Amino acid sequence: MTFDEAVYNAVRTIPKGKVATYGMIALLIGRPRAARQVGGSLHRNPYFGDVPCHRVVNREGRLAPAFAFGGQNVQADLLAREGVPTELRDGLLFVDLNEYLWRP
DNA sequence: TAGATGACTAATA
DNA sequence: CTATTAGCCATCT
Repeated sequence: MTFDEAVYNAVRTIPKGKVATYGMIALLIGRPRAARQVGGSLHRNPYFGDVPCHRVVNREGRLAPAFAFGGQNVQADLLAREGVPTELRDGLLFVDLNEYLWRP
């Protein structure tokens, strides 16, 4: 089990219509302090259609920079299709964590 | 092998 | 309130 595999596995468990934070994923894979590497793994290996990396946001509910997804419009569309509205503020996409944060 | 890097977070100033 | 500093730890150079 590599770090990357653990990350992808955890991200796949995020239910449709919800989002999770990097810190939460790190905790799920047994590396509570490796939130950065969670993002790093997704950055290196974004298997679109397999790992829903658009459901992973930072602690503020802000999504990753647009370039990481090939365009923020793509990302916003993916979330919108799952029933997760995004708020565009100052060029950055935000999700309402109080409503859409995944709570196991 | 060592040092720099970053899709993060929390704690200070 | 915003801005800066400091830990974090798997990759990359």
